[in-house]
Amino acid sequence: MLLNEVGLEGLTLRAIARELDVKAPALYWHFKDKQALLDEMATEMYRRMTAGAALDAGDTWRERLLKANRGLRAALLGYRDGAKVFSGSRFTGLVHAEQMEGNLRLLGAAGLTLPQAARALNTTYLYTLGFVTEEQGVEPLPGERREGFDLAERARLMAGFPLAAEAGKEIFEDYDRHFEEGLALLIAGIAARYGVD
Amino acid sequence: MLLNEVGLEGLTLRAIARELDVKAPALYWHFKDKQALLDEMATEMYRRMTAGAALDAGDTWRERLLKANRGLRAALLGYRDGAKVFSGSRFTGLVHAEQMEGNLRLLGAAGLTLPQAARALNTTYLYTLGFVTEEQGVEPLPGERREGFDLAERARLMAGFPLAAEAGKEIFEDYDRHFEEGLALLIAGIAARYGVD
DNA sequence: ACAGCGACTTAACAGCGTTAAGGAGTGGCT
DNA sequence: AGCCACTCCTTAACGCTGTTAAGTCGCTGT
Repeated sequence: MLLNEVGLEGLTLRAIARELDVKAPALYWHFKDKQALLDEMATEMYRRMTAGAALDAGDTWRERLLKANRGLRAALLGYRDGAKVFSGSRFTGLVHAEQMEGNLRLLGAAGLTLPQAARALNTTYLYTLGFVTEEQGVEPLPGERREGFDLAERARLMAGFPLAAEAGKEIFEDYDRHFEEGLALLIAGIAARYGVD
Repeated sequence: MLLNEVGLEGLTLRAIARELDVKAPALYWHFKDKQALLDEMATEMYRRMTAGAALDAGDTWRERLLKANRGLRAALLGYRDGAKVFSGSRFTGLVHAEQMEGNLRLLGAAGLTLPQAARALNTTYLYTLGFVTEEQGVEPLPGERREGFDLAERARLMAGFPLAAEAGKEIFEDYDRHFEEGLALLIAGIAARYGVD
């Protein structure tokens, strides 16, 4: 996809049009403006994400929250600036309503009230979005690090703040593990506060 | 502040320069490029936030996490697009290292290991940032709602998905309460998973 | 008196999202 | 057959953006 080559900043209407063998103003026949195009792009990303992994109705609520948020993160990481595209756009249509309905039903069957289920889903969703946004600020695509981001130099500058310096590796490295840990915290909190499991 | 009048999108170099009674290229004497200027602006926002509320060394770890994240949210809500400015920028200097050091020390004294304390702080931070980003997507400034966002219409469209429709009010209304609830979930998870108080 | 430097100006550039006006092709109606 | 209507696209242009180049003014130190 073009987004992965040029990033959100380079994703201009003229570049998109060139990709489609068309001139830029032709896009306005199909979309009201650029934001509408980005909304559609985010929706399509979401569609591919849910199509990739059908959900198991036999999941426990823990499994479902883990799967949904791991899947979301993986999908976002699949595109450069994926998280920014997502959080800057609103889905068109009802694609996401279907998955949400299923998740709410499953969490409800597990003993959560509807407000609790909604809060659990929304809170994990916002955490994941925030996490990947920061992650992609440092690693636009998995493996390639953004320039000017040197962990050793950061530690040297922070010599006067030893704990904060040491904490750097807990924040700017090993994103996979740290994402899991944060998600586990949230799930533990849901279990404890809502008395499920 | 100019940001509150025009939003991030309208925050052009020419507008900033006009505010300072100067022409746009003069800004390049003080900043390498626009991003450097935004970095400085985010740092200044952070400075004002921490200056506003000095932290109490006698806090429990729960109080500290609550205060820090409530304060962050309040600060972000104080500026239109505050969350986007924050998550798109990196702090200059060591302003934020000092507060981080204090928070890590307090959480350590409460019984958390350094990696646990770092994870607890970072996870709540990312949640708050994600939360306010979405919140400001719907309510740019407290009280004023973005156009085209009608909760009743959303419910009508989602008639086929009753749970998801009903969950709308758990997601798009009463942000204060829902922020608190999500934060409480995280704190409960930290207590449960890390075995503190 | 004059050089040097900091802080600014004017002028210009390529590129952006977007609008206006019009043209080529297709299908159906009379 | 002729013509209208419609879809989808083009070319041209607009005002705006971040940014660079080159030149100008006034202060400071020698």
